[in-house]
Order: sequence, then structure tokens, then C-alpha cells
Amino acid sequence: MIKDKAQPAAKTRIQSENRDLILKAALDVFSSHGFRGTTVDQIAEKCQLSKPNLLYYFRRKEDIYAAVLEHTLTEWLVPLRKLDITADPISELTRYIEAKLDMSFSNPAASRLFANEILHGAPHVGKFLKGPLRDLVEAKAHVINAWIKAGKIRVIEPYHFIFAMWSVTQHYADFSVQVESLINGQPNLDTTKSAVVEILLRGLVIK
Amino acid sequence: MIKDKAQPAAKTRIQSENRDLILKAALDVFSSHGFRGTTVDQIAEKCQLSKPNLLYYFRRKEDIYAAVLEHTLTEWLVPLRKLDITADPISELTRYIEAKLDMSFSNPAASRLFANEILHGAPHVGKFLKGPLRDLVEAKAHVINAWIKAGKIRVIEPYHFIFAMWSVTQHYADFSVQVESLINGQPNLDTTKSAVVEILLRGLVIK
DNA sequence: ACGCGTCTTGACCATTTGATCAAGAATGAA
DNA sequence: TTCATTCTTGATCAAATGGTCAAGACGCGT
Repeated sequence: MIKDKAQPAAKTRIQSENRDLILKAALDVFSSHGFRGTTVDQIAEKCQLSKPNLLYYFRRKEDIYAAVLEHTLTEWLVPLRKLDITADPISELTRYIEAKLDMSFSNPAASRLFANEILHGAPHVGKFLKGPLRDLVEAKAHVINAWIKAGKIRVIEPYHFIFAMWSVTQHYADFSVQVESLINGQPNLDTTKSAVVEILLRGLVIK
Repeated sequence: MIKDKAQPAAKTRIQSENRDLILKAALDVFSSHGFRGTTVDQIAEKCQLSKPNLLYYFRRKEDIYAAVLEHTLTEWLVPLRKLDITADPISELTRYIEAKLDMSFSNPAASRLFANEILHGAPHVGKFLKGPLRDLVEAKAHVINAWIKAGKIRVIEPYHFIFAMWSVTQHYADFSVQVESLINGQPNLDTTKSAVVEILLRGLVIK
């Protein structure tokens, strides 16, 4: 669980600058090596601050991790929140899938940080999963069900469909090493977008 | 990279028994905590052997990890190898997806071990990805393309489609904590199978 | 029962690493 | 400029951890 409420808001210029530096470096290192795999020294070196200085801004290593994770989570849900029941389902879901792919390609570290956290049992975000995220997903499952009832898309199990959109889009960030090994290079964003949209949505279109 | 060739084959009864014990415990611990996150002591406790005894069978912690990973990888590709070009595409892909879901549900630890390895840059299996796995995936992409040319399924990008099948099926193992938090309990295997098959294959059926 | 090779472990070591602290340097409001 | 507050860091500590080793226990073919 995220224990300490986020550090008291930065009061000085130096504080906000250095906190940003630290969080940026920490995202990079934590996402590459996991929580146990990263050392405070690594983060310190990456942002050019001394280790005791890091621990001046964040008392414990775990506090840095919690701050990075929290910061990441808030941005994570923005696209899902925007899913609009009044819009056309296919174009709405297309927008969502493309937004998630944009995030995976532009900020894979954030995706990996989250994946690592879940993979290891979500020790810091268990409450987030069972609380805010669960409520949001439930609401969006209702949206999908409404579309189905209105005859706008074919019948599909909403939860599994949401999981499918997540897993496929995040795959390009979390498993990028594998993807790049198999296709011998970086995938093209636009090509990936159209392929993924086809795969996930073609089965939903009413003929 | 997997450095040492697998340990010399077990010669005595005690050797093969204890190696099995160790590998079983190690899969459990490594998949939960990652390589850096697990200690030799944890593995030792889980299989009721002393730490020096573990290091009698495997000289280094990394050797245990390599052995578990190698053991896991070999089983991993069995279903994909079986994809048969001569069979009916939809039933063949259905079989594959269901086999992968069976694996995710029955042995999530193996899936998580692999996910963790890839997530952290595949330090031990880079050659496997660019070698055997790449060749296999290339071959199966040809199979899918052949089905498309024969007019048996609709046009789809084969690599992205394979990635989609992997990510969706493995999601239920790798992100099980999230899945179970969101649906408030363990997903039903059969329900999941039919939902995933619908999502991934309905768009491929020729009307 | 013997004896050799296998197996087991308590004690120990070196290194890594998260965290502390006191002392000094920089900052910025008055 | 002044000086209280904020910021920075070298030195250091304690705990955790991967790995070693010598000595002894045990298994098993003869």
C-alpha cells in the first residue's frame, strides 16, 4: 500500500526541481530493474545527486517508489475515463486503443513500472485496484453493455474485452524487447495502431 | 544469457530428487519476487534445504535461475509448434488460444517468470528470442499468411496477431492480481476461454 | 560391516546497500 | 549585508545477502 501521503508539497524552487529530477530518474531505474533490483545509488547517479541528498527529499527508498507509482497511476487512467457512452462505439474504442498505444510507445517505462508492480502481487497498489480502478472499470463495462443493448456492437463480455485492450496495447511496452527481437527492429506506431484496431474491433462491427 | 550448460545430469537418486525440489521452489520464489528480489535463503526455506546445500547443487544463485528459466522455456513453445497449416484455421487457433489459457491458469508462475525476464530486458534469454523463438514465429506467421491467401480467414497482420494472442492469454497469469481485484474473484476458465476466443477470432471469420 | 564417495551444514567472510548524522555550503527574505 | 532556513555531503553504521569451507553425517555397493 502507498503508506505515507505524498510528501508535503514542495515549498521552494530547489525542492520542486530536485523532486522532479529524482522522480524522473527513479521511473527510469525502477522500471528497468524493479523495486528490489534498483539501488538508491543508481537513482542518485542518474540524476546527479548524492545518495544522502536523495534521502533528504524522500526519507526511504520505498517513498521514492511510492511517489513514482502514484504519479504514474494518475495519468494511467485518463484515456479510460474519457470513454463516452454517447459517441459512436467503434470510433470511441478506436480512440481509446490508439491512445493506449501512444502511451506504450512514448512512455514504455511507465507501463513497465506498473506491470512489474502487478506481476509481483501489487504490494503497493492493492487498494487502488480494489477501489478506484474497480469502480472505473465497472462503469466502463456498463458503457459497453449499453452499446450492446442498443445494438450498436456485437455481443462481447465487457470485462474480458477491457482486459484484452489493456494487455494487447501494453504488450508493446512491457514486452518490447521480445517484440523487437521477433520483428527485428522497432514496430511502427501507425502500422501497429491499425493492426491492433483491426484485431480487437473487427469482431464487434455489426455487419 | 544462459551461461553454463545445464548442470551435469543427475547421477544419484538424491541428486535428482533434490534438484527437482529446488527447481520447484525456485520457480515459485523467482516468479513472485524476480531475480534480484529473491534470496537464496527464501528458496532454501521453501524446499527445506540449507543454503549451503542449495549451493552444493547449483554453484550460484544465477545458475538456479537459469535452470528454472530454461526448463520453463522448453514447455512454453509446445502449443505454438503444433499450429498445423493443414487444419481448419479457426479451430486450430481456438485450440491454441485455449491451450495457452490452460497454461496461464494451471501454471501462472511459469508465465510470470518469463514475463519478468522480458520486462527487465531479457538478460538471460536474449539469444533465445532472436534465435529459436524468432524462427518459430516466422514460420507460424507464414502459416497464417497461407490461410489468408487461401481465403480461409480475413486479412490480418500475422505478427501483431500472434502478439495479441500471447498478450491476452498471458494476461490472466501475469496480471492475475489485477484481474481478480476487478472481477472480485477468480475468473472461470471456460468463461474466459469462450470470451477470449470470441474477441480474438470473431474478426477473422469469413462471413 | 566396511569404506569410499556423496551429501549436509554451522560458522564464517566480503560486499552491497539502505539509512543516519553532524558539519558545512548555499539560498533568499529582510 | 545579515542570518535563519534550506540544502548538500563525506563518513559511517547495521543488516542483509551471496558465497566459501572444513568437518562430519549419510548412502550404498561390495
